[in-house]
Amino acid sequence: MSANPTELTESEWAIIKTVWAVEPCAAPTVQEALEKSHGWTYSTVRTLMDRMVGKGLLTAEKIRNLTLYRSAITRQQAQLGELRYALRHAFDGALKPMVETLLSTEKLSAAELDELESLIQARRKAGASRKSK
Amino acid sequence: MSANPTELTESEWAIIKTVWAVEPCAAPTVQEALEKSHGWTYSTVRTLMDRMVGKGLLTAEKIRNLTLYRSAITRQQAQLGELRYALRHAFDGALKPMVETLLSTEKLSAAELDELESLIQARRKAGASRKSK
DNA sequence: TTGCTGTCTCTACAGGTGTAGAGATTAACT
DNA sequence: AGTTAATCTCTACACCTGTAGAGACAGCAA
Repeated sequence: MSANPTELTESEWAIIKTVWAVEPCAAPTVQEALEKSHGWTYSTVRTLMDRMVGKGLLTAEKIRNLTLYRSAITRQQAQLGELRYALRHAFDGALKPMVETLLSTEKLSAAELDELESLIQARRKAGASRKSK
Repeated sequence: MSANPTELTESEWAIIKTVWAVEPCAAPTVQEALEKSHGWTYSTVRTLMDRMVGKGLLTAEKIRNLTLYRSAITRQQAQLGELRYALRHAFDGALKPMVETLLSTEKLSAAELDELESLIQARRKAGASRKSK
């Protein structure tokens, strides 16, 4: 039940990001953190969080009067889920067009391009050892 | 009213891909095309398509007894919408980590890495004339 | 005219998502 | 104990999404 790449809704992203930042944490903490940016009431946040527990995105541990929440998936897993969704549906799984689109629409500095290039370089080396999974 | 990047649901992707392939087209055509892979009835496809018209993803033109559908957004727009969603939410807008994740999780041949690299090269040239820094 | 056949319209429903109020419970303060 | 503050539980509701049946209508064949 580990690697189960999911896509998150916008609201879920907001919440799990907060949780990652301060976990373990209580619902009021999260609510306070998101009040400014989202204007959510306690009830809203709480409902969202409990539903996320049901989905296996968060875990909840009840300690007396307090419910402590923790993330149940890593940021990497969540990121991957989102990427895979885009890759599968929008690009039919073809990575090149995806990167192509990325490069052609986002404005990138020369430095960033350098970074990306060295990422590829590194990858090339890593891949040379083959059969890694 | 042009660039309005949206994210599509899985069903919407299936449908608009079919439409792109054969537009202009009628609902039964789309239904037949997707029957095998999705097992959708005419009603289902039709409802989905009409809702997509409401969302501005498709256009419908009624000719006598037939409704002709056309895509209202290009594949590029749709792809971009999906990418932007992932980029914004999963990567906080940071492109590098996104590409990093992509490179580290997808298995890529040397040839593909070459291709990606030349994409970057091309990009570098194209961007050189701009406010690149 | 009477049916088929293809296409359409209408209506419905269950499950998911965003949003939240009202009231109960627990803890803490005086 | 009485009051206040913090936290929780329950319930609700509207809109979106996937899914589809039932019946209406148009066009052509016998």
